[in-house]
Amino acid sequence: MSLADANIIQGYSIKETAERTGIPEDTIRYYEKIGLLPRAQRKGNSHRIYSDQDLEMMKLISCLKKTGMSLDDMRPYLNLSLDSDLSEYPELHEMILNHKQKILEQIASLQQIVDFIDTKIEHGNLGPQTCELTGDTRKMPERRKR
Amino acid sequence: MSLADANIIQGYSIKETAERTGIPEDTIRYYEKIGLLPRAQRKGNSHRIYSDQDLEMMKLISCLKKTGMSLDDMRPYLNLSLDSDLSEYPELHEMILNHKQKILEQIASLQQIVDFIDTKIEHGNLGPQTCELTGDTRKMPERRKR
DNA sequence: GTATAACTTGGAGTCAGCTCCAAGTCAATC
DNA sequence: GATTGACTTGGAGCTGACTCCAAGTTATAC
Repeated sequence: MSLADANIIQGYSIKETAERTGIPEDTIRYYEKIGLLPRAQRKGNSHRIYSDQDLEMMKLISCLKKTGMSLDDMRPYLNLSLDSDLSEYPELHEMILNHKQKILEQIASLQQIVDFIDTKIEHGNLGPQTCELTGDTRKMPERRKR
Repeated sequence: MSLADANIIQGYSIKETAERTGIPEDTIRYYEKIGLLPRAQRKGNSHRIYSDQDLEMMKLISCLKKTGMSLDDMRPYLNLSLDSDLSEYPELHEMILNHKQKILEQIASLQQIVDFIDTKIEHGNLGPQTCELTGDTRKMPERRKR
């Protein structure tokens, strides 16, 4: 039996999951600890095992992190990706439209920086009011080193 | 003499600067403390006074923060906005083009989230591989509460 | 001359999000 | 049955970016 077959049957170890998602083992455990991920299935009542669906969820977390969402704020999105019917939760629906709006503003903000850089490169002088955004400054992702 | 005239002549107090830039007083002092802002001019060797140029610099900081840049990473940009001739520093020039590239990737990433949200709203199912980005996950802004 | 207000400083505390560690379990190999 | 390796847990420590505080100064208002 190949490794791939084994994975389909028994799932991925935390190490393999870390490799496949790019999320460190410690961080995966941390996400479980804070309840961002559901308690993982266990093998012999100790080692965690993950399914492809679990990996997709982790990839979604990485993805939402890139948009600057806090771990707390992404909880509803993660539920969403499981019990799929959005229209049943109008409150959630609105939250998401709201976040979409914020992302669009972020995009606009980023675009202004790109413009600023381009102007700077072409000319050499910076006009004032480079970036005036309607939204707040909150809700953006953090940086990681290493 | 009006307040506006007084500002032109003697500059803005830290309080006024905070109001005009939206950056809290403590944070302005913090930026000076870590050397992100140059040591402010003093009045009677104590109170800080700021010029319009100083305010522009602070607005640029806010703006760059929105793009997810760390305070450390924005130092070269801040120098850039002062001693304007970019072409004299090829190293810096490259750094900036580099960052521009990252911002474009961020924009792409955010756009994918928007697409994901739209798809989610229309259909209700999420196809896998929602967001695969070439760049790293680092270099994004932090969130603030309150 | 005293109270008030706006500032100054240095340093401590906070928060999110990890990241690391020590001590322990458990299965497989030598 | 001892060693090895991959895991487990709880909890401590770390980093960036603030945010708050206490103690002191200085100018103006009463």
